[in-house]
Amino acid sequence: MKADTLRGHLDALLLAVLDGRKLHGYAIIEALQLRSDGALDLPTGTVYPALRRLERAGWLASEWDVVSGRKRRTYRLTRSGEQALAAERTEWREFTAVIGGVLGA
Amino acid sequence: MKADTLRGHLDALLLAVLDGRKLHGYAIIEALQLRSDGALDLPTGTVYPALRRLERAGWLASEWDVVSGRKRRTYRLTRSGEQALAAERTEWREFTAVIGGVLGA
DNA sequence: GGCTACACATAGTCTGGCTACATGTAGCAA
DNA sequence: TTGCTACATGTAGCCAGACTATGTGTAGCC
Repeated sequence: MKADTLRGHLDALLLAVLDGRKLHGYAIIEALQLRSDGALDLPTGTVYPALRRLERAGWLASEWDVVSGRKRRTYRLTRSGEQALAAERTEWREFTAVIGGVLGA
Repeated sequence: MKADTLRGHLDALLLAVLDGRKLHGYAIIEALQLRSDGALDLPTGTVYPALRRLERAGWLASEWDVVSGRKRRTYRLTRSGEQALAAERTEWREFTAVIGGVLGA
């Protein structure tokens, strides 16, 4: 996939992958790979700052836990994060309708 | 529509709107507004440089003409522009499948 | 002892659409 | 004749945001 196409959709992806479950950063990257059949291979330098940003925005909450000696910061959606996800999904539908409408014509 | 979502899709829009017809810059902006029901209102500072860039890439060709005293630079797709458009459409389908797959799950 | 996978983090870069501005014609209204 | 709006093209500079490169450290295998 071409670079930059992701612009503006990263938040939606991160929120979506945390919908209904708690994951830590590394697992989020793996989950996105899995769900996209390998198409999405986000670098850590993209994901970790984004997660911090979403937490600052109040859409995610995190807590540290230790699994077999390794520290993990586990993220989950907050209530307003769920609302944000719903909004992102709506925006995604609108976006694809608009662009797809122009491209498909 | 949120800013930056357009990133990486502008070329596809411009190529698509010129598919099968010749238009000048201003008319391209209007055509995109029309086709998107007003959702796409691209500033001239976005469109004109992009058109020049696509022409440098060999995907568009332009010529000046004068209509009622006003100069217009009219663009049309080149052969390789048509191929580029086809490639952009394929990429768009892949892109929406990937992101939509993650969001929809 | 070295390698790979796991796990987090940040500083700095770079792309590319956007803002703001500049220039000019045509036509209408006050 | 002055001003306004629509038409029409263009550039310089900004800035958001994803990416590159780099750093740190643990666990476990060979």
